[in-house]
Formats: sequence, structure tokens, C-alpha cells
Amino acid sequence: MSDSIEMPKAYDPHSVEERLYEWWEERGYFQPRIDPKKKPFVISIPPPNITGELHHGHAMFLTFEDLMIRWHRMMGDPTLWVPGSDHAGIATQNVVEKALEKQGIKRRDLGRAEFVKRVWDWKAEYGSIITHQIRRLGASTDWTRERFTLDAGLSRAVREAFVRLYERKLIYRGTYLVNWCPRDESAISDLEVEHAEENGKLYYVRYRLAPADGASSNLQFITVATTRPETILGDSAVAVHPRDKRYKKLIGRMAILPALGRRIPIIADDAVEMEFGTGAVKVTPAHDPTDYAIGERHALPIINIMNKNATINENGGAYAGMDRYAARKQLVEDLQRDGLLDHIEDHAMSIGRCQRCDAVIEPLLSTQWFVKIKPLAKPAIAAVKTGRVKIVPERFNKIYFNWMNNLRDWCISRQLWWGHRIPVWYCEQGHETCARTDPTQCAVCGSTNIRQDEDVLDTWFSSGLWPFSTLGWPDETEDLKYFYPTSVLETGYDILFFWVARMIMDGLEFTGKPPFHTVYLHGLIRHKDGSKISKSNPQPGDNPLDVIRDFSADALRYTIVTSSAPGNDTKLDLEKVESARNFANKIWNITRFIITNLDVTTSTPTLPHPDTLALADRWLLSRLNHLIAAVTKHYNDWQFGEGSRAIYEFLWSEFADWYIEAAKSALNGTDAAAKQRTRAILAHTLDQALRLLHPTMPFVTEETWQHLRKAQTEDEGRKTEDALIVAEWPQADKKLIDARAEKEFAALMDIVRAIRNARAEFNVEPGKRIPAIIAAGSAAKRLDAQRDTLVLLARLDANEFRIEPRAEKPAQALALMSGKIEIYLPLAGMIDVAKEKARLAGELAKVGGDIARAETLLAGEFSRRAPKDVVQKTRDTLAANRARAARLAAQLAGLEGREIRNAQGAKETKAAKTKPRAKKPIQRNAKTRATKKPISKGAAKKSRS
RNA sequence: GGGCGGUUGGCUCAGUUGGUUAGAGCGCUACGUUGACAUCGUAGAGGUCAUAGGUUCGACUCCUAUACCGCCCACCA
Repeated sequence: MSDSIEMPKAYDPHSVEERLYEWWEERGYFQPRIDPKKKPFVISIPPPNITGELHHGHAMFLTFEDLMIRWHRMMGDPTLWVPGSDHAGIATQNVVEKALEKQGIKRRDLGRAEFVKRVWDWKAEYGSIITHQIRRLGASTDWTRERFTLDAGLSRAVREAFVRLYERKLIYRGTYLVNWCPRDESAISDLEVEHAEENGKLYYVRYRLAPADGASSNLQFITVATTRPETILGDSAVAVHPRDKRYKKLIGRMAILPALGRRIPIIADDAVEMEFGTGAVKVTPAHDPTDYAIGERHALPIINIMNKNATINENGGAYAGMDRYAARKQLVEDLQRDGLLDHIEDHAMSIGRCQRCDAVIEPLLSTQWFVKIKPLAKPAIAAVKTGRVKIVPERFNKIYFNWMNNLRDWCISRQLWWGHRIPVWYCEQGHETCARTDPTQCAVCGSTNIRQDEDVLDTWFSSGLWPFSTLGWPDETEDLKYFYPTSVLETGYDILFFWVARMIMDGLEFTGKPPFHTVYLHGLIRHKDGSKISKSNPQPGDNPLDVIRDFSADALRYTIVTSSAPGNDTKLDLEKVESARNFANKIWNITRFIITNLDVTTSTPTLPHPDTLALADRWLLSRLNHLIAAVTKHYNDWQFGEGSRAIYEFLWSEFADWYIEAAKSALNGTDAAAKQRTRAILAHTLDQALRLLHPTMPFVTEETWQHLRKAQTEDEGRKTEDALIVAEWPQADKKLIDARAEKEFAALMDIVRAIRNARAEFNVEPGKRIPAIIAAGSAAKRLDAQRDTLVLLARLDANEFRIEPRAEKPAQALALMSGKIEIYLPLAGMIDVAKEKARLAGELAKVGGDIARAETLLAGEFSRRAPKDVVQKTRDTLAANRARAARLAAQLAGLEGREIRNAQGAKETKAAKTKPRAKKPIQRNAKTRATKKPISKGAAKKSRS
């Protein structure tokens, strides 16, 4: 993609990301390469609402989905990611209404047709903003298949679905108590009500008793407790528990309703909680679900006292026309005046508010359309139970079942203007005609005087069809046949009920198949302080586009992928994004280094035969192939964060810090064959690692890969693919796994670290080359082959560096141990005997601790019950530690001897010996984690005393 | 009232079939302009894995309680 082999010093994502996206899209890489013999991999995008701009919830799903999509594309699956957006009925209507209100325009003044037109205008404007933002994140969706829930095709699907359910009598119309939003003046579903604990009041109100025939009681009142005094206007009874002794005598008598003077019966019902309030409850069937049930049992009148905007209606007597809260205030004052208000208590209570507009929901009697949910839920429950649909992480199964098993019928009609109109027509006689195409006459009586239901459908009704409606359903299109069912449904756990459950129900109902085999649920992104990201609480970094601008889409993606576990919430830490940005730069510079060393004038050969490889080469290739296997496994296990982190570790620590550093000796040397070999390994490893990382960080990997490819153009080893996005996913080559090479190179790393550590501790100038003698025992010959590497990495003086099977420790030398190998650094004049003694004593103490622990362990049940390899490992370590302890003791003794000769005093010696406080386990340098195995790390790292 | 998740170095978080020395990034300390990278390098400090029990040869990992934080569901007026 770059025209020049020249690469600037620092990676500049801004010049790269948008250009690459356009290039990919132009070349059609986002479109699946259909192959009838292959099983496709398909994701339906969770369609963003057209209400506004991208937020981190979008960034989250786009990142994970794009990762999966790119990964599968590279694995050769025909891969399709269907993009689109959601008309989001109530949410969008709300937003547009508010925008219009700012211009002083009211929805009702515009009228339905004009208002809907304005919403379409809005959609035209904001729909494209969203899609632009999706592109900025790098999402490789197939834009040629983009859909919108309110487009013609999907509207037809909605219509078909409705009619089918209607015909199966799974949709019905009825008058029930529904959740009513007085601001939107519409019914909403149970799910759209958000409950929260709020501080309210509990009002104790006296209801005067009507005179009884016998007049046996001297009670004058029955006192009830209520949180909503205004509903007194709709009371049709007072209820007590049948076994409540306090009220037993009153059952059957009449009370006089305050404010209105209506006579209402005192009834007994099990639903009454004796302990709550006074044990007597007012019953308002039209405005409370529990009361509604009581009313049904006792055939009480249902008195609706509210208008659709929550003002009191004509049934409210003097309070008619007042807002519900004004009426409440007035009523309480009136009760007080009349001596009917006993007292008021503070009362924490759960208040339901409209998810979209925050208005307090009112239970209201209303005629609405419902979906009978049980017949749909049953197979959907079974699908998850039998594993036909798998939810990741698994714990959400329980939540899913719990919800599905307790579902109430779904209220699907909305008194809104923006959405799919309910496809039912009524004639003057009230006959219903439900039809796939607009009817001209009543299906029952033939009347031509028919009109369509004014209401629209819940926006989630259409979302539930999304996986198949976007592929052409109800038509048997090629896409539907080939790509359905889709593969993975990836989304936030917050819409498990709203969307996922409904898709499963609808998919089974309409296509007979679960719409996807796996549901992957991610967590939510929160602010750094843990608070929920919301418009009312904006903080820096809330807008993904700002983050992309500051750090790149790659950095944001890497951060999202690696900073969360499936289903767990995470906080977006901008410092983490910054370090991911640095990672991209690191990749850039790794590439820069490799390319400048490839030397295009000579051919870069394909991967050399393993037998010709040097230790570092074999080590690196072994590590690389472990990585390939690990990443693939992690991704298969949905552990995207683990996989991506592993690539980071490999690239930065093993590849850059060790291999590339070591490679400089070959690259700058005179051995032409070694040079070529090293170049090949460098190019190969970078190529493979970039492939692995591409799904996570698509831009920087494609860009650098293109540079690499260009640099190899003349060579046999050139890549066959044109673009990384469609390059083949690497396969681990078992033949390149080389345990011995890993062990040997780890030993070398350990020696280097030991020397570096000593240099730092004894303040040797960083640039200074120092002499060294290594007593390597049986490893001497092998180690000697690594002379140059050791000289380079430990900055040794090549002329004063010997590797022998055994060697005498020179006087005035520092003695280090790395495993069984001893390293002498003759740093004349630099050694503080006391300090060195303390260091050795500290090490000895630590090793002694390790030995003691292992001995205890091996003496017990452990050696008989633990697996053999674990036991053997412990034995090996013990043996090594014993040898090591012996050497340390000898070294220490040597120093003490000298001290005694120098009359330094036994006191000090004793102090050093008796104060071997067990040091903390020495932390291994993180960057070597992958090569931990056989070497005793603690050997090289000492403890400071 | 049920159910779920979290509690790991100063901060933010990983840790997937229990294996003995628990990891990262940032921050911190010391040093460093060795031609890939200061968006960097080298070395280092820092954790009784919330608490209490239990299972096991062995527990951050499994079980039971407890505490605190957060979330979901539910018609207690």
C-alpha cells in the first residue's frame, strides 16, 4: 500500500487507517467469497439505533465482531458480516421530537405524515454518521448488504411475521393493565420499564366506616397506607387479610371513600400483607396490578381516573383536569383539612420509569396488542437447554432461563408514529382484518369502510427477525439459503432479553432453526471511576472517535479486546489505550528494522531448512509456533483477550527484545549464509505474527505487512496474497517446536540477565565492555557456539571472554550462578566484599528455603500421590538447588577466608550468615515469561541485602 | 425477596479443566542519545490473590459461610 520503502520513524495512524479501509472496501474484501462446499461464517450486526452517535457500546461489539470476522475470513471461511441500523421506534421518535421542540415545533402540530417525513430526514442525516463511524473502527462489514429495519424488505418481513402469528392466534388484542408512559403517551413493555429505588412517602389515610346495621363496633375509621394518594379516587374497595383479627369484624362492612364520598366494601383477600402498613389496603383495580387481580377475584368495579397524559379524568370529581402530582398534593391537603390524614412516613420504594424518556410509568388500563409468549418461549428454552444455542459465558444460561420461564405476554403495540404500522384494519362493526397486503374490504363483512389500526409495533418486534429478515426472508433467497442460520450473535449482556431471546424465539418460530449457534456476550464499558457512561455524566474519552483521533482505532481495539473477560464489565483506561498506541509504534519499528535489513538487492530465501538453523532461530521458531497454536486455541475458546495479549508478549519481548537484538550479531557479521538465514527468519516471523494480530489491530498490521511484502517483491519467498486481510491464517508447525532449543536459549537468556543484573548492581558503565569467564561444565561446547550472542547482549569484551568446562575463580572476581553454570566477572577494584558477601548469603538463604520446602514436600504424601512428572520436576529442581547451594556456600567461604586474612572480622561474617532472612520470591522479568521452563531464575537474580 | 458478578502489587485489570517461584499495562526507583523504536532500552522495588473454615499430597483456582462493592429479576400497597 505504501509507495515507498521508506518508513518514517514513527507510525502515523491517521495517514493510514482511513486510506486502508477504503482500499479494502474498494477491492471487495468485505464481501464473502461464496463457496457451496464450504460452511460460511456469518454475523448479523446488532443494528445501532439511528438516534445519534457512536458510543463505546458500539466500539465494543464492533471490535469483537470484526475480530471474529477477520479471523474467519483469514481461515478461508466464506465470511459475511451484515451491517445495518435500527429505526428504534420510541427512542428515535423521542430524539426527533426533542429536536423539533427546540425549533418550537410540536409533533401533533405537524401531523403524522409530516412528522414521519421529518424522522426520515433525520435518518438520512444520522444514519450515515453512524455508518461512517463504524468504518472508522475498521469494521469489515459487507456494505453491499446493508439493511435498515424500516426498509421495504424488512417491513415486508415484519408484516409476514405479524400475520403468521395472528393466524396462529399467537397475537391477540385486549384490554389490560399496561405500563403507560404519560410523556410518550404510549404503552411500553415490561422490559422498557426501569425500576429504581427512590425516596417516597407512605400516606396513612383514614376511611370513615359507614354505619352498620348492628353497629357492634365502636371503630369509626379503617386506616389504609398508600404511596399514591391520588389513586384513592379510583378505589373500589378496602382489603384486609382474612385471618387478620384486627379487622375480622369489619369484613363485609362499607367504608366511605374520602374526597368522593363513594361507599366501598371492606373485603378479605390473601394478597394482603398483614405486616405492611396498617394491614388494610385500598384497592384500585384500574391503577395497580395487584389491585387489578384482587378486583377480578371480587368482581370489583374498575374505575379509571386518569387520562393518557396522567391528568385526572372526569371520574376524579373536583380533581379532574389536574396533573397526577398536583392532584396528589391537593388531595393530601384536603385529607389533612378533613382530619382524614393519620400521618405520613418516609418510604423507600421502587419507582418504574420509562427507559427512553424517564417519565414515571403509570399502570393504566388500555387496549393493546399482545404476543402470547409461552408457545414461543418453550422451544427457545429448549434450544438453549439442549445446546443448539450456546451462550458464552455459560452463567448467562441461568439468567436466560429464569427470565424465559417467567415471561408475561409481550405488549407489542405502541401509540407512536415512527415504526411499522400494525397490519390490522377495522370496519365499522369492529371486525378485524389482518392481511399481508393492504385490504380494500373487511374480511368478515365485506365492508369497504375500513381503516387501519393507528398503532405501530414495538421496535424489538422487527429486531427479533433481524438475522433472517436481513437475508431476504420470507423469500427463499440465495443469501438466506446459504448464510442462514448465522453463526455467532455477539452483543452486550444488557440486551439479552430485549433482543437475543426474541431472536431465538422468532428464529425457531419462523424458520424452524435457531438463528445462530452461539451467543457471545460482552460486558459493558464504564468510566474509569466505574460509573455508567451516559449523556448526563460525560467524561473525557467517552466518545470513541476522540479516542481514535488521539490514539488510533487499532489502539482502541486492542485495549477493548485485552482489558476485559467475556461478560465482565470493564473500565476504559486511556493510559491503556496509549500503551496500545505505543505497541502499534513498536510493530512499526520492528518492521522498519527488518525491512532495512532485508536488502532488496539480494534475494530473501524461503525459510531455511531446520538443520541449518542457529540456536536463536530454532528457539524463535519454536516460540512462534507455540504462539500460533495458543492464539488459535484461545480464539476458539472465545478468549480473545488472552490470545491478543499473547501476541503482544511475543512480539515485544521475545521477538524484539531477544531475537532481534541477538540477530544483530549475524546481520552485522561477515557470514553471508548466517545473514541470509537471519533475514529469512525475521521476515517469516514478522509475517506470521502480523497475521495473528490482524484481527485485533487490522490497520497497522496491514500497513506494515504491505511494506514487508514490497520489500520481498523480488524474492522467491514473496507472499502470494495481495492483502493481509485475506491472507491465510497461520498454522502451527509441530516440526518447528523444539523443546531443546527453548531450554538452551532460556539458559543463554539467563546468563545474559545474570550479567546485566550484576553490571547494574555494581554500577558498571552501560557502555563498558567487561571481561568474563564462564565455567559451563558439560554445556561449555554448546555455549561456546553462542559466544557472539553473549558478547553482544551482555556487552562483554570479546578478547577477555572465555567459556570453559571448568575454571578457577579469579581473585577479585564476582561469581554469579545461572543454573549450574558459574560466571566470573573479574571486575577488579569494583567489588565491595561485604556487599558481595551479603548478596551471596541472601541467595543462599533463598535457595535454602527452596530446598527445605521441596524436601518437606517430597517426604510426604506428595511423592506418592502427585503425578509422576510433577514429582520428577520437583526432584530435578531440588537436585539443582542443592548443587547450587553447595557452590554458593563455597563462594561464600572463599570470601570469608579472604576476609579473615584481611582481618575484616568474624563479626561481619556471622551477621551475614545469621541474617539470611528469606527473601521474597524474585520476580522474573515479565518479558521472559514464555521461556520460563527449566532454568532456575532465582539463580540469576539475587536479592539485595 | 430471589439470582448473578466482583474483591489479585500504588492505579486499572488478566489468570479456561487445582500442580508447588501469581502476571501485564500504567505509575515508581536507578541507569542509558550502543543507528528499528525515548510512542524506547536495561536492571529493580512492590502482592499472606477480601475474611473465616473445609476438601486435597497440593487451592488465586473447588466447597461452605461472612463482609464490602456493583448489577439483574420480582405486583409488597
